[in-house]
Amino acid sequence: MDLGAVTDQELIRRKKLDELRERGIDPYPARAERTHTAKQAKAAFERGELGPEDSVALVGRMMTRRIMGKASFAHIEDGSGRIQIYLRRDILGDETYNWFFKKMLDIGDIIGVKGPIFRTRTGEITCEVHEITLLAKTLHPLPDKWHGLTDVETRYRHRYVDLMVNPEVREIFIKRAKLVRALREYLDKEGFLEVETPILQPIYGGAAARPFTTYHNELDQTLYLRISFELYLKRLIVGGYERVYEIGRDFRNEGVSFKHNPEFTQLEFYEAYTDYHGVMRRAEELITYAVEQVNGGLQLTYQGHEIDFTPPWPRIPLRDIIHDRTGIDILQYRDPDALRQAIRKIGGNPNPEAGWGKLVDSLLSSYVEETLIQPTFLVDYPVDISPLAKRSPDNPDIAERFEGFVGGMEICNAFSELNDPLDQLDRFLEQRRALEAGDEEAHPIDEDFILALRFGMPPTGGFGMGIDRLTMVVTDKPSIREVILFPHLRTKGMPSHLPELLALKEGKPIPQSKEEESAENPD
RNA sequence: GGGGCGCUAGCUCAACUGGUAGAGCAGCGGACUCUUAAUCCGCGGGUUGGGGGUUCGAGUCCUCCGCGCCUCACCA
Repeated sequence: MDLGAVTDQELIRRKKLDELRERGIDPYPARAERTHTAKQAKAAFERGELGPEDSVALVGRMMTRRIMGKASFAHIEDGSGRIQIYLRRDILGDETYNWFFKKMLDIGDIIGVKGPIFRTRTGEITCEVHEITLLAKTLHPLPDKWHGLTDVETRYRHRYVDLMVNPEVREIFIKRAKLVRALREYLDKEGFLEVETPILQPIYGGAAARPFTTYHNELDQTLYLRISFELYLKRLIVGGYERVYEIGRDFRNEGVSFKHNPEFTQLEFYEAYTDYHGVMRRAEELITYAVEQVNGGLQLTYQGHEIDFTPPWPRIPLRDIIHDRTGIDILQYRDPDALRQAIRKIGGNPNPEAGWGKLVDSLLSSYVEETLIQPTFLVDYPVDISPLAKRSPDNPDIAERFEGFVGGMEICNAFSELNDPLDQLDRFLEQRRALEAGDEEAHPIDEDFILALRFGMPPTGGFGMGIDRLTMVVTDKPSIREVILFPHLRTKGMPSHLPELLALKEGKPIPQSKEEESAENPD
């Protein structure tokens, strides 16, 4: 669907602009008068604070209109909601009512009205309009007042229209903001310092992902968009802050899916003098606090599943859950080829390049992840896919790491942070070998990070969580794109409507739309 | 990247095995002073995502391309 095309309806509205200006009316004035929001006006009236002699000034977008000859009703909508307005010719006069309101205004126009509040016979609180002004003229018609806008592609590409006509979509992002605020509240209350670390990084790291690459002209330097905050936040722990967190954007140059967007919002916190068990307890507290604040309780429905966030959440060793779901005991197959053989035996198709840890991880994502509906921690991960996590004292091949799952999705990842600089060096060297062997998601060596560890980092627990995914759960949305205001979509091949727009500007007939590459996206 | 599904008026959707592209809302003209998916009468509006092909005839069949959704692969 192509919302950008210019139509005959728009030309009609375009002509109204000229007519308004000819009569000395500015269709885009700079100022508006307002005494109440729609919600405030209704509340004040219900409290009896507004009598028939009191006038309010309201603003908003006209969403519906019912003209019945010499009287009309309409709804205007502002950021607080809708309110009905009532217009009469014998109050407004012939020119204002018949010409201005009925002929010049359209659904979608942003207007201001003044007048007293009353209740109609059917009980709706309504503003009786004594003055009406145009605040911004709409050229493009609004989508269907009843069905709204449903085409997902159009909704994401032109989110403003989606927000305008689909109030439940506005609600999603209000909830998202509440969620982020609650996470901050919890961490601030617990003495965590909110910090900001570089998005443009000369060396990326902290996650297994391919980065976006960019370039600084003046410095003649290649830079990467961060794939995590981890290595910078741990430097701050070395520096002496004991509790730090950051909420911000990560960028991973990977495929997109219902749970992956190329840029996504991450929360990471690091806490000195705790380990992954301590982080698990804190994760429970943090997430339950946030869910409670947004949702008003710890039970919610996600895609038909009743989910209960009441702690404590089960802690299940990764080895056990994989054994339970697949019959494979990963510790019985320490050799990658042996594990591959076992995976084939249960009908899987293992990656021939993958090492032991990656095979274990693919078992997790293929057979376990989608079954973890209730909040669950899986603990103790392979060291070779956890290059920044501390080894278990009981088993040097296992890292003190956990991931949290809910609604069949991984939402967080945490570990006892590796603070042994020489072990860290080994892990980086191992990553470099993988990188050189063609693993595009392996880390480069960050020598300055090693230097930081050489100065000594206290025992530390670290945590990372995808805020988009948690938002999906609390808003009951099946796709990450529903909880990102402007999700990434391909723009190549989108048509340009400049010729039509120029005709519209001149008030001339609209030429036929032709497929043309957008000028901003040569390629 | 593979496979499947989709793209029809500004919006929401119809159109059987190929046979004149329709409806509701929105818009335009008219009636109507408490309506709320207002109602009633009338009218305009389409390169059926784009190109090519088969056919007397294509929204419908074939093919290439674009975009999206789902799915598999990939992916901390």
